[in-house]
Amino acid sequence: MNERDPDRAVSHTVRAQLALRDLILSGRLRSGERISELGAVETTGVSRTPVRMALVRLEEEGLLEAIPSGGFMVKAFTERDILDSIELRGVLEGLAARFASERGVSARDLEPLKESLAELDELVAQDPVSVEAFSSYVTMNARFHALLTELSRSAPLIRQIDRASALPFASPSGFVMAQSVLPEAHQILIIAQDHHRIVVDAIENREGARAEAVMREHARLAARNLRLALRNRTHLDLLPALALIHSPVTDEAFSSQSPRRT
Amino acid sequence: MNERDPDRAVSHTVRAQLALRDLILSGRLRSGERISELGAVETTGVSRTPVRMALVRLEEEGLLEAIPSGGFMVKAFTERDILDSIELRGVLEGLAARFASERGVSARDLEPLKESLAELDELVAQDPVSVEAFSSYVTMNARFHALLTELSRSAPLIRQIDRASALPFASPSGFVMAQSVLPEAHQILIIAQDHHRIVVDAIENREGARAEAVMREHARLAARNLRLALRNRTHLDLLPALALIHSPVTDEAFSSQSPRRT
DNA sequence: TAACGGGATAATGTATACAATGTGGATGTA
DNA sequence: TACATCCACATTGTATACATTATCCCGTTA
Repeated sequence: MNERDPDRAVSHTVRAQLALRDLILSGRLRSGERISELGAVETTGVSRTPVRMALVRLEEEGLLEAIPSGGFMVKAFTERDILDSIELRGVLEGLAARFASERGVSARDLEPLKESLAELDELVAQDPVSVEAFSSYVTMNARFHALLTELSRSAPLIRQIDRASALPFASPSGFVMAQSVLPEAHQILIIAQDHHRIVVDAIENREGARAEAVMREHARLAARNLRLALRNRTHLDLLPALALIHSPVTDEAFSSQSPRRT
Repeated sequence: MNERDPDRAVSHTVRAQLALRDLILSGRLRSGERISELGAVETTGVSRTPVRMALVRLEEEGLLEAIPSGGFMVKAFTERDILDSIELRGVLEGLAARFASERGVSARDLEPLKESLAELDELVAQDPVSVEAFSSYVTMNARFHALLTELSRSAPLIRQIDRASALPFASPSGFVMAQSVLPEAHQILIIAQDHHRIVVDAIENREGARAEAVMREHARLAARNLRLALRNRTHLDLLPALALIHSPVTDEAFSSQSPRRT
């Protein structure tokens, strides 16, 4: 009856999970800080039971860490952690591409991926890529990666890739917006799109090793650009999840505890 | 005060999780079957709250699947799922070995791994390997793999490997006991131990590609032996987790291509 | 002054009552 | 007889009260 209320659409648990995730990624809950259940009850507006459920899920998601004596704290990541997570995702996507190649993909199953590729082509063709174009690139790129993953037809692998991509900075589109402000933005898109084209071609020709290798390199391109974006610190506000980075966002912060950017 | 009671040592949540996992892996809860919370309350002896916590954790662990309308059911796996999970684990361990090689491991940090290797050597040297030896092989092999994983010094990767190994049939020692009854048992151990030796050597010499490749092959050896053990169906009781396999296992499951989904 | 201990306080872990929703069966009608 | 609808029941989602444990502060003592 009253489905116009958007809050009624999802369970309290999910609402709490979304609200807490937002709080964490926005940096309003700092790394290492203990999350009080009662505090979360106040901010989310639901009772302790769904809050606890959400906390458990966020722990599995990787954003929280269980405290031995009980409760949870916001997890801290190093820059190295983030780069490793990206490479890890690349390795898994490489495996997916190899599975797809080795096991074979019918022309009909490959069709959606090719369509996605063509869509991306149109976007990349723009010479000064507009900001709106970058925004829709995020969506289309995510779609391409999702389709590619599914072509592996391996439920365990798909599951693992989803879990690895759950961390916002490890997702295939995690840093695209940050790249958009780089002077090399267009070149990066051209190269990334070439990777996309190569992996489709490799799958079509059942070249497993090639498909795997190019997906790995594709992820390393993302890692490279992240480093670039971190150095040009002009638009770090495009990287919301950066609040989770514990130590050296800057070149050398090994001795300091926490970068106190509020 | 009364710490003699072993049940007091762990929380009700953990107790419920262990009990339910046991029920699932032993096959007393069949694949696809919905898990009733109240039923679980009766079998575990704790109340609904810790039971629900345990269910959520078992879902994240991969043994349960959420039902859209609410609640959980026991997940079903195909033989292909299991083989893929093993290969996936091998790919991740391969990445760990490559990281260790590329990033370098000090002689002191490599020492525990070499000790573990020597321990395994002693065991493998026995010509008729006793059943007890196989049993301790399980422990020592797990230790070797854990040490190797840690040498990657990558928290995200270690976490992901742990999660991938959580499924009992994907763990490095998941099928060792099943192999023990095979006529080729000793040969398998010799080959596996050679893999162990090679990966240590490769890490020491910073040969990343070699280290990665051998760990992948190491996992494929496990997959091969699983197929072998499934064929010699004499001692399938050594594979408790087999109850989770949804489709073939039993009847001529070994036609090369994938068993059609139900 | 520093360190140890005890107690108060606040947090998490657990149980259970209540609310809401989905499911199944039975009954009526076409 | 088949199908649809409605009601009753069972099950899950949520809130809250209670139990237990950790933590922190303060006082005492060496």
